[in-house]
Amino acid sequence: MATSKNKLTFNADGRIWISTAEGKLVGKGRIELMEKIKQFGSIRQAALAMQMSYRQAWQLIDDMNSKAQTPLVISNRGGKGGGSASVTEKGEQLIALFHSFNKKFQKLLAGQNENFIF
Amino acid sequence: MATSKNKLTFNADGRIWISTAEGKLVGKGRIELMEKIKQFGSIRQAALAMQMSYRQAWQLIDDMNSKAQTPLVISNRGGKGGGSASVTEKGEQLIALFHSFNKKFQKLLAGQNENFIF
DNA sequence: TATCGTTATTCCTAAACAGGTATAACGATT
DNA sequence: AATCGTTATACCTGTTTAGGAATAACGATA
Repeated sequence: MATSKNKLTFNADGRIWISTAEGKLVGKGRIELMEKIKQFGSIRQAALAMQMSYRQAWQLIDDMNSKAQTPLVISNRGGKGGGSASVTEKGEQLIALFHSFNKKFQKLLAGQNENFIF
Repeated sequence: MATSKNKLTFNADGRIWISTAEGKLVGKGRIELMEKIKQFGSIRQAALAMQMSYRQAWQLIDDMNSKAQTPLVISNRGGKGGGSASVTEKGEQLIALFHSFNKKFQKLLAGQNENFIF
């Protein structure tokens, strides 16, 4: 077909997130951060893995937790290992919800690009 | 049903745009700007209608035109009325494409929110 | 009670951004 | 050649943002 040879100069793009009444709650980055926290049990290690400063990671979590009515990540300081962090059940639900949402969105983007032939 | 009484505390949100290899080309704001230019035939009047400075409007258009391989908005200075601006055929196509894309996206958002009951 | 690695928080600075103001350039019309 | 409203562009400055550095707080463990 002729159109398939055309170069795709434009493409559909976008970003999605989940909000509360107080604004953005979680997007791609924060979801990934939560997943790393789940993996490592540590905010610092999660930040390190994402090449992000501990300070920034902590701010993101603090913001998330204050916007959600329920803590999404909980943490303790002191004790064995110096401290720890983990993702709550609500946090896990949010992760799953975001992935489901995002999957649909990615499909929309891919499908839309088929129309972008000029 | 019981779930319908639940308060929706989280909601799906996002932004979409059309990109070129050089990055974001047009989103909601630039599309609206093009539509105002089409309506008024003037960058200044379009900016005014959007409560945006002429300077910003001009910069957005300049950026758009330089990223797209074809001008999307053309303008002339001097002459009757002091000058004028109009949207090209390619610009019109882009407007239509964005609206089509956006319509699907809004449907996705609305549908997704039905899942947001905790 | 000393150690350890982490959590929690403050402070400071450099870079990026936003946006107003001013002014030159322009060409049809008179 | 004077006028007009617009396009085009440069400059300047206050604000916001980004992110490093430093340090206190903590509690299990040895």
